Amino acid sequence: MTSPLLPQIGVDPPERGDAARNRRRLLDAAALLVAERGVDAVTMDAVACKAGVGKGTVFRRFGSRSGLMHALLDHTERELQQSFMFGPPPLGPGADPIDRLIAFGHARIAIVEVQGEVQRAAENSLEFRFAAPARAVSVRHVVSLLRAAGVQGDHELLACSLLAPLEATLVLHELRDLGMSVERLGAAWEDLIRRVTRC
Amino acid sequence: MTSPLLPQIGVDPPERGDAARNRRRLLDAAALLVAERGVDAVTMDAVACKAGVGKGTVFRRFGSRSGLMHALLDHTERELQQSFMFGPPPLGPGADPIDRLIAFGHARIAIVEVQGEVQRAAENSLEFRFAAPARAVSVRHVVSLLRAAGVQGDHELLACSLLAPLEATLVLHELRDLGMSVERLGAAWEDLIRRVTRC
DNA sequence: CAACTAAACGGACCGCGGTCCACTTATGTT
DNA sequence: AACATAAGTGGACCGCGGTCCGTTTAGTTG
Repeated sequence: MTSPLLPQIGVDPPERGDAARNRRRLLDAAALLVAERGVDAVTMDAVACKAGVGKGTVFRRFGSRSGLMHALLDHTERELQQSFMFGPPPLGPGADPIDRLIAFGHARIAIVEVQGEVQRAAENSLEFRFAAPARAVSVRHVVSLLRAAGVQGDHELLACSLLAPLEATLVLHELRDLGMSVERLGAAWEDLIRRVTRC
Repeated sequence: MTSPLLPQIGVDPPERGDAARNRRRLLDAAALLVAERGVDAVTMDAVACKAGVGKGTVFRRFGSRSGLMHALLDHTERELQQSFMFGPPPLGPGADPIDRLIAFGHARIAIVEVQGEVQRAAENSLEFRFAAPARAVSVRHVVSLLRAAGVQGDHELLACSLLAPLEATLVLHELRDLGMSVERLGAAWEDLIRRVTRC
């Protein structure tokens, strides 16, 4: 016995070498396609072809197109999580919870401005729109900030309601179709938070 | 000259007799399919076949699957509009604007409970999710109620942000996946409105 | 090194949304 | 009644997301 063989609950065995290699190839190919031809050009066939693998492999790795998009966003998402969990104020711990909430919204809006198209593509599927682990983290974060700010009430649902106007699809619509500026969206977010947390 | 031939801006000529007949057939067929086999069974082919017309006709009439779903919701949507524009309080004019806002949210949530699946299918397309006339009416309504309630700030964006948590896809998720009750959602909505309109 | 097995692979296949265009028909005019 | 034409029609066709399953291969065991 070389290892203690503890149950390792929740930790599944690492994927095989070729699988990991193909995952990288696929992510690179997808990112390249987004960069040079836009998100609409990221079809599963195109990605598979560009990565030099079969279509089935793409689905085996990512489950669906939304899953692939989600994986593409994973890096940014983790960065944001790091920032609001361990980074400097006002996003990270140490600042007033209300200021942290405001900073959180600003950060999200800024990300939409850069990666909105991919985020929208990722939101197209139900399981990744609400059931994604990343979303759960955001909800918990907002809940804890609301609590820390002394807000009374149904924190869980209030958090969902506050997160809703930050959805990429809506923000993108406000930016592109309605011609609103990032500053205006940020100001409206701050106003919303101040109203909700007031008293 | 039998008619004054005024420009009639914004009023396009009525559709031909056979076209109107087929529109009805298609809507009936779609509604029937929803009722007996669920919204997923409402494929464009199935609807066309059940209505006894070609597939092209369905797209000519409704533009897309989302458009068809939207048309299916049109009746309910108009009813709601009538209610909050001309109906009795608290939804209609006469009541306190804050109470009207609260009633509006309750009404929307109740509709999701009944027609949520179809609404979700209708929300899948961009042009019908935000650019739909029905949505514009809702936004204007909320804006005017906010104004009437004496709320200061960016009414347009605040209205969008308040409407966001009422989106069918999210409400459906909260009801079905998270197991929340309609009452809880209604209470959270009321709480949100009171917070936002306070001071 | 040979044998074995679970994992990964790939591409044919399917169904659906959406487009296109040659053909048909309703409707108003002379 | 014959005509003109704009509107409507239908179904072949396309591309994409997603599934399936026979084949290949990486990693392990003796």
